Amino acid sequence: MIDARLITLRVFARCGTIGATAELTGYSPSAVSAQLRELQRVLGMQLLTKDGRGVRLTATGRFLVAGSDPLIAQWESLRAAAMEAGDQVQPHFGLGGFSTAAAQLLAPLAATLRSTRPELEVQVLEADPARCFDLLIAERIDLAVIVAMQSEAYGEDDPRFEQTVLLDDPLDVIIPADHPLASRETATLEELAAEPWITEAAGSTYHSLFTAAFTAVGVTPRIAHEAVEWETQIAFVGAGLGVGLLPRLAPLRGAENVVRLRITGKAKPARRIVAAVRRGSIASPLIQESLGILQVNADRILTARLEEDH
Amino acid sequence: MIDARLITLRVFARCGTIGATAELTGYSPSAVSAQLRELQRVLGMQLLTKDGRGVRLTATGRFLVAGSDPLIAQWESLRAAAMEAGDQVQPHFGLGGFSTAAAQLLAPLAATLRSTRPELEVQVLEADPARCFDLLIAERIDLAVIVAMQSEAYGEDDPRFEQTVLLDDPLDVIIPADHPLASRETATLEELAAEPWITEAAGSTYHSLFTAAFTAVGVTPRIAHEAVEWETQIAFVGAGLGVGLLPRLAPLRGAENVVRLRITGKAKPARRIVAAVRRGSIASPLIQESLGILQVNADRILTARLEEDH
DNA sequence: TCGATCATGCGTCTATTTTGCATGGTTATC
DNA sequence: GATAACCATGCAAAATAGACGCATGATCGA
Repeated sequence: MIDARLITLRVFARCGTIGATAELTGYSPSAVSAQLRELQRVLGMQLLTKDGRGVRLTATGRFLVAGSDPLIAQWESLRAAAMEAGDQVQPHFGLGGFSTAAAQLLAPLAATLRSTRPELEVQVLEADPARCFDLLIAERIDLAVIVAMQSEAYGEDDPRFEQTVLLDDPLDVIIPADHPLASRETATLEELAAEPWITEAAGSTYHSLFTAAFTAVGVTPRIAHEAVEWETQIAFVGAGLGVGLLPRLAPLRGAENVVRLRITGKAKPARRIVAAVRRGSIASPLIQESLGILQVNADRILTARLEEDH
Repeated sequence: MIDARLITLRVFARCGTIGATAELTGYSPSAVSAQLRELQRVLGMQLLTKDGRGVRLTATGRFLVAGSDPLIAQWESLRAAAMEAGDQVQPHFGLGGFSTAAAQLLAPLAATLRSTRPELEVQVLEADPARCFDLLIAERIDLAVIVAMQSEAYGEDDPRFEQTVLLDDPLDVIIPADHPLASRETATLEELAAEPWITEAAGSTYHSLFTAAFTAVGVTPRIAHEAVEWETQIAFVGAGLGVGLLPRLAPLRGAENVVRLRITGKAKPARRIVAAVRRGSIASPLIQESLGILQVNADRILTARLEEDH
């Protein structure tokens, strides 16, 4: 019930350009431009100012955006409380998540919701963590399952969101089948430090996982190749180009010539998978139910993993 | 920046009927009906239920309306802070007030604002106190100058508003020029208890002032006639039909055969004139400036009154 | 200097919203 | 107990607001 134009302004505060705001909100750039102009008109405030070939927020604009955080949270909280008190049914529910998280956790969630609440229109958007937060702000989605990350844009305790840990997904190492260590079941990062590593491009979503894993043990890996998708990385490893890190949740799918080893040693690298919602909305019955389903699935994964290790 | 449909719902919660809501908001009844239906659809909540020939709020609806009070206040507060921080100019400003208050305080305020802020579009609505509160909720006006009252609908410390005392306007008594007491300058209510009184209809806006004045001294007046406008009441008194109470701010305008006496005695009946704004908006520079102007005018009235009494 | 990027204005179109009237159901009045 | 008044709502038409696409102008990097 917060005016859509204020939401648009908040998205703009995130992206910085009209074009990106349009892409994220689903409007056209001229629509965003018109909305923000209209917003300034009705409020009687100058929120934007020209800056080079773009525009940027004025001090007033930044003030308004920052101050609107608790407003959004309070509305979400009110809505959640009303939903809970009145036992009402939400008409639409947007989910967001990235690759493996989406496949392993989000898809089952959507399927469950679809069967338990047939009248609910569930929409799933695959997007990387940073974009998931953007989509939450833009109110395109209501719940995101993402890899915890400390990006420059969103901290772990951002006042706009509430996050719940679902599970820690350990990173394995994958090596070519003809590698000397291929017969082993475990390896340490130190043992593999000298190998040619295959990772994502620096600055990409999961690259920080890679660096964090190695800084924890104090060695500097040699990055030989870059891949975007896990599938590509696996193929590279299969071709003998090097070794790589692969989250346990990412399946090998019987890839040729690739062996997966558990990582042992003092540092056990892992990625933390969390669910994020807009602050205040966590009390919503639909969110609560979803978090419950996610947690059940996460626990199931952990249990299966324990049995497997045993 | 709160969705207009939520504002409409809040107004409905006040009025209870679609028609009254339409009148107050300026929409047509079918528009209000459609808005509320749409609101229920997007929220996925049932807010209204049929009740006889009308509709009434469900428990969820009441919950939502009550919970939206702080939301509105917080938005107003944010807007006020942004206006103050950014030194921005509001495009529109709505004022409300009733009869003498409007004439003596609101008109000068509007005139002053018109000259100091030419680009500001000032709109003045004459309305009785209860309606002024309604208009504040409906966001048709931003500031109201009213007679303090404890109606069944709005208490003095309603969480939706903030009120500031401007001045206490004493009630005088007006009697026919040929009345035995006409040569006096003051009178007590006890002396006049037996007179035939002219007042407003029971239940009307200022009738409670009348009854409060007499209950304070413990006598029961005899109500002979009823008038709606002060002008009418004065004419009745001039015609010798009885005596009446008249606020000091209401001018006699050289009415024929009518004498005005100060009331003395243990109880000095008065009406308290206050300015009311939506909670949170009081920090707005425009509101602050307006309150200042109102206070200056009120003090000027009080000073002139002191000199006159001297 | 050229090309790329970005915001914005304008004309057009679409979608939403409002209106006015008619209808159905409910209460009050005589 | 019949009639009138009242209230909400559905429907079609009208008005309004909003979005889109394209073109323009401005700016930055190569």
